[in-house]
Amino acid sequence: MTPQGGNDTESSGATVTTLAGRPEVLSSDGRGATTLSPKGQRTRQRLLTAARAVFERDGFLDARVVDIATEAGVAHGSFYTYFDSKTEIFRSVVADVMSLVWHTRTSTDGDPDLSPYQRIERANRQFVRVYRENGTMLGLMEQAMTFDDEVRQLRLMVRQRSVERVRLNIEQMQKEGTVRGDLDAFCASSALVSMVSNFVYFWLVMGEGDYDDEAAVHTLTQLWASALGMKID
Amino acid sequence: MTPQGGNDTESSGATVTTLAGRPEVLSSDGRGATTLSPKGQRTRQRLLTAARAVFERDGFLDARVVDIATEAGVAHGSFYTYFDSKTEIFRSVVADVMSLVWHTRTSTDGDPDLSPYQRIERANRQFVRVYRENGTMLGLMEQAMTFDDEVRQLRLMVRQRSVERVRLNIEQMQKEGTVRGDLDAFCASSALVSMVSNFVYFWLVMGEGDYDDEAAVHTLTQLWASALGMKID
DNA sequence: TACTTTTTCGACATCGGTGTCAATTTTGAG
DNA sequence: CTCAAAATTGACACCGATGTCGAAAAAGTA
Repeated sequence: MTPQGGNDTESSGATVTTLAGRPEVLSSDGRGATTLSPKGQRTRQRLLTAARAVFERDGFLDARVVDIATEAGVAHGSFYTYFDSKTEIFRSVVADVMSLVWHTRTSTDGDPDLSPYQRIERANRQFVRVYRENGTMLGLMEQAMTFDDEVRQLRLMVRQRSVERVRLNIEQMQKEGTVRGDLDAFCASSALVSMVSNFVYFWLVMGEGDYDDEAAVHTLTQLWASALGMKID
Repeated sequence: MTPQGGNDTESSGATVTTLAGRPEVLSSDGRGATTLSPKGQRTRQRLLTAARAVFERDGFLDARVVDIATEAGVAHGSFYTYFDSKTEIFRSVVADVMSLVWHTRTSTDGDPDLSPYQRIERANRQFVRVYRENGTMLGLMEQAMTFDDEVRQLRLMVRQRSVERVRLNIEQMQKEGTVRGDLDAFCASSALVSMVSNFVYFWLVMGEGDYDDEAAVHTLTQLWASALGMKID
């Protein structure tokens, strides 16, 4: 709902976070300037809810506008009063999920006095939790990214944010001597973000492996910390 | 062309490799029992070549049977003499690419007396090279995996092989004491395979970052080795 | 050459999802 | 209550890709 376009789906051990908003990429309040009465708002919301259900059930490609409308209890013609196309409503749904995820992420972002290792662990745990709850939609985002330019932009932005955050963190630790200095921080942060996000994707969306949440988080965190040459608590 | 269905697209530092074939998943020689004269063979091959070009140019979804036929210089009706659908020819193309990749991978697989670190480095280097040459098709495979069951099965099998190989290698190193014993070898191997393959995917297919090949390989290898607590040469 | 088999062709029918629109109903303000 | 704006409806036209099919051409065989 918020104009805030991105989130921090990717895991990260970083703490230095700029919550400063980015330019609005996705708006969930469609229909350019048309007024939209209370009733209209409700109908629009019903369509969004229905759309998410249909997308999660059928996937983006097999989802039909007709099904979304039916699921929302309106004639399929009404759909076009609120959205221009299937793609548009999909982007809105994604934006809403992202906004939720982002909120979840940042709401617990205040970094207490945890050790670097613990911060990474917490970030990974949170990532797994969010993926458990929104895995289907996040998976759909991966799907849509491969053929929809706008979704791809969003996806890349989300990833970029995560990588950036991790990078800053790594660089800071390098200054502190907590992490080896001879390491391309940017490349390394990309790789580590890939490690976590893609592992969880195959695990929770593609059904590879059958781990206990805590065990997986633990292993991921260990690998992450070791890779950076950090001391493990 | 070989019935060998999979490959080892994913990176791996493992050496213990079973080349034993898996049950045939994809066959590139379509058309059930129909004979197929020399001329037919040629036309079929032309269609395959054209298909790869069109897929790489337009992506799987936007590619049209008509375009493939035109590109191959045949009437679009002729297409159906050799393939049942766009999906079927796509699977054939993927199978061919995979077979090529697999061949490349295994042909240089004889492990000389390289150190564990060097073996990992070489595997990563090879992975990057192969991805540079076949990135578009490998990216398309990622795309198709998200909505085609058969492609997904193939993709998962490919990944599974890589993970398996890495896992065996990790376990062996754990016995030798080269790698920390307190580590879920399966989980870790999945994560490391994700690290490399997803990083390279974002790098070479999605255009994230702008690395020098050797630099990227070096960083990846360092992270990999460090993550496992290996000594670095 | 005569005949069969295989290949090629391209017009055509089909099909299902998309998006439009004019008519109708509902809402809400005066 | 009255009227204008907003919302709803569902039939309909559109579109483009898919897949079919009968006929014609080419290749193979004797």
